[in-house]
Amino acid sequence: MKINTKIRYGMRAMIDIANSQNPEGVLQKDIALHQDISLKYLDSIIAALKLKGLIANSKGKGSGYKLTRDPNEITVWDIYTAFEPTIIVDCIENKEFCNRSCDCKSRDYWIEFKKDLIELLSKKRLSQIIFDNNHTN
Amino acid sequence: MKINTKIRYGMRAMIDIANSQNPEGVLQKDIALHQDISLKYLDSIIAALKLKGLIANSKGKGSGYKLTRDPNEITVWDIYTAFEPTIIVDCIENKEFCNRSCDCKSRDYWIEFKKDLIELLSKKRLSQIIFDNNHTN
DNA sequence: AATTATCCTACCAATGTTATAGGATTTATA
DNA sequence: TATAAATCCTATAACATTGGTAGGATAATT
Repeated sequence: MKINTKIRYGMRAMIDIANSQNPEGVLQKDIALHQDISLKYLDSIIAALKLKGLIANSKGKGSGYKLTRDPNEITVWDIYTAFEPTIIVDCIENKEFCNRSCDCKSRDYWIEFKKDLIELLSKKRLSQIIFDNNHTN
Repeated sequence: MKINTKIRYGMRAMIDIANSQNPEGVLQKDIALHQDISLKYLDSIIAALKLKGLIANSKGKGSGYKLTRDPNEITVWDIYTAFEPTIIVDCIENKEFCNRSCDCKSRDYWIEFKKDLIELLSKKRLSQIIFDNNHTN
């Protein structure tokens, strides 16, 4: 299991946008600058977050990104699924994948595990991540 | 995030061994047969479980595999780490990976997430997986 | 019209996944 | 003591995923 670069960068982009004081939003190139991510690579990150409907902007010159909802209404699972639609356990995903799936204790476990993991990711909100201060106390 | 084939096969091999009534243990080739996994590929699965100390056998002809501990003392995390030593979030693994790590809310979150996930995998025991009967009630 | 900034498509090197193949080694037993 | 059973060990390889780069098209502001 690995949390990949897109998801981690996506999280940082979301935090960056959420933290912005500017009512006009944040420019992609400024996120790239703040977060030290290549503008071109950030292209695909932003596109995914936008497609998922977590952020929005207007087009053309001067278009800053803003969150579409309150940070309290955005979970880590929301951000995660902007990049990966699900948590992958091949034998769960397609029933035909394995012909013993109708009676497989292992598969039963993975189904339960996946549910628990999604719950774990869903309970944490962007607002909590932003306001947690672990370093000053 | 993905649960890969080795981990899934490893789990099934462990269940197979745990379920065996034979006091001599289970032959690798029989696990391959029961679980429909190629004998050769199973080689590497068994090797990893053995290296981790979860199963043991004697050498040569007639050497069946047995668990080294009670199924109640074996967690999913034990099995998981036979194949992957950790859950990977690159920016956590090496501190030098990212020079903003000393003040990164995102990184703070992933550290917490990883801890929670290991806890989730650690609380489930092989005995529970074997004895859960989800299909008959 | 020029500029800013995103949007879109294609490409690519490195790595990880999922195996297969061939033979060496070890030990029980006939 | 052969011989067969069974694992142990090393190499190879096709394929998919990851983590980007590159170039230009498009849209809106000034």
